[in-house]
Amino acid sequence: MLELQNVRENPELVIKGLRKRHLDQAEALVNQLLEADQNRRQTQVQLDRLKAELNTQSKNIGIFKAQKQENEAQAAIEATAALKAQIKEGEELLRNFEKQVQDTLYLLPNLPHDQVPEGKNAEQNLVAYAHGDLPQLPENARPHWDLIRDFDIIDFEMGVKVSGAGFPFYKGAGARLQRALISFFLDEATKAGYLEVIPPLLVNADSGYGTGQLPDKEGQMYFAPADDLYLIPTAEVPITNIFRDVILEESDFPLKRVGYTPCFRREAGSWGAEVRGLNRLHQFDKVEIVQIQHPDHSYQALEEMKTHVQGLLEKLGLPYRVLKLCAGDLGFTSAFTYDLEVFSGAQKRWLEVSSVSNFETFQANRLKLRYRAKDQKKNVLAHTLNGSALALPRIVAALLENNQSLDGQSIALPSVLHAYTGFTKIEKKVKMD
RNA sequence: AGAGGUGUGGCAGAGUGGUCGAUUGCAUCGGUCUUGAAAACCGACGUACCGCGAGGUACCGGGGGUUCGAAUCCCUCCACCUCUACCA
Repeated sequence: MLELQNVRENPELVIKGLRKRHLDQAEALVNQLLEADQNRRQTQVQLDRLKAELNTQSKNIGIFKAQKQENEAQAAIEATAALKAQIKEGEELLRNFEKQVQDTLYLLPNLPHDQVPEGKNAEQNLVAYAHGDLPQLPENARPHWDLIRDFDIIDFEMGVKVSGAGFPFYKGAGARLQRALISFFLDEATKAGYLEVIPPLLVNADSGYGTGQLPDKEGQMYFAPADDLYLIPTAEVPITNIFRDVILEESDFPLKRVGYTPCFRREAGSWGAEVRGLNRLHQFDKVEIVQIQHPDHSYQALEEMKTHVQGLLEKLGLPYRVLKLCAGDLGFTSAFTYDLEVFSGAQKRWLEVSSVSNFETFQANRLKLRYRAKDQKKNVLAHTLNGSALALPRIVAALLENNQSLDGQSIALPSVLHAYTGFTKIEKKVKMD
């Protein structure tokens, strides 16, 4: 959520930022917000005055009563009736204006950082860096959805039977590979100074609002109505919300957390030919890194997080590229995002496996996550960042496709995983179920 | 899940309808004293909104209500504790 004070003081900058995102009604929304804010403040001044008056009266009544001046007390009590009516009216008005402010504020996405490239949509994202040669696979190289069936390591039909489309079973070497990747990612993050946490997988609405999934993406999360809880779409939600309503000391920075969780996404309306196999799932595994940072150091932290993710991809031997998202493709809450994509050789496609973002104060504002600044009177909003390190399914897709042997009998695994899997390649075996 | 209890500022812990945003202790930060430190003493010490300012308003787990006035009374939800039941 944008800082109201900033919108009030720099409306033209805010409009400029929103325009960069190609938000159509940028100016209208900002004006609507400022008007509601103006009304709200005016109403509050009047209301506060009325309340002050009533407080004074009440105190006087107390004093009359203490002095046994019953007649005076009674008269004063009767005199408050009109005041009370006015206050009730004012409160109603104030609530309305507050809601207008709040509702409008919820509609406004974060402002893009100056360095975010111009652009309207995903096609205009900037390739900032590329690493590794694209694999030269023979014409008959198989896409991962065929490989997982041949090697019997991931079973979609079994998942359909038990849950539905997009909820696969991982089996045997496939399950083991999954577990190996999770451990590898967690260990690497721990080495980089992140504290590992295992968070809850269901969160309340306050947490959803805190990190910005609500109200923006209400329909994208699974919801358990009996208990009013949402299944997390990413570990970002529970991990960042640890710091909701927290006031830090400057010496607490940086706070670095890592967590592995399954992620649940309804992905309503986003299914098509592009999303075969592991490319898009309702439930998938992800290791997420989160940092809470001092505003002066958050962009340095963003680079550090991006570099960390690059390191993982390099150790896995996957060709990848780094995209700077253009303003139009930036997520609702983000001020700056790097997407990392790996090349999946048989599909011949780039697959997004990580998104590393700086939210600046956008989440912190909703979270009320602040720190005591030594040189300032007021407490200051911290910056929040997070990144996937990494999301598993597409990594698995790329590993399988890029490392399949020419004879189709095995799939080699990168050496960093051997200690975790206990085997160096996946081989065709006796069918198991 | 049933019965009972509890929920106050960083922590501990008063306050049960009236000048209470809240006594006090500890912690923290300034100062005095000291060669330095400790001790002692003095002072400061929650958050947010509004206001140029003096200052005002709101917040005692969340929400609602009663009242001229609520930390205090009522309703409701939530969390924690104890006992009982159940369970990985």
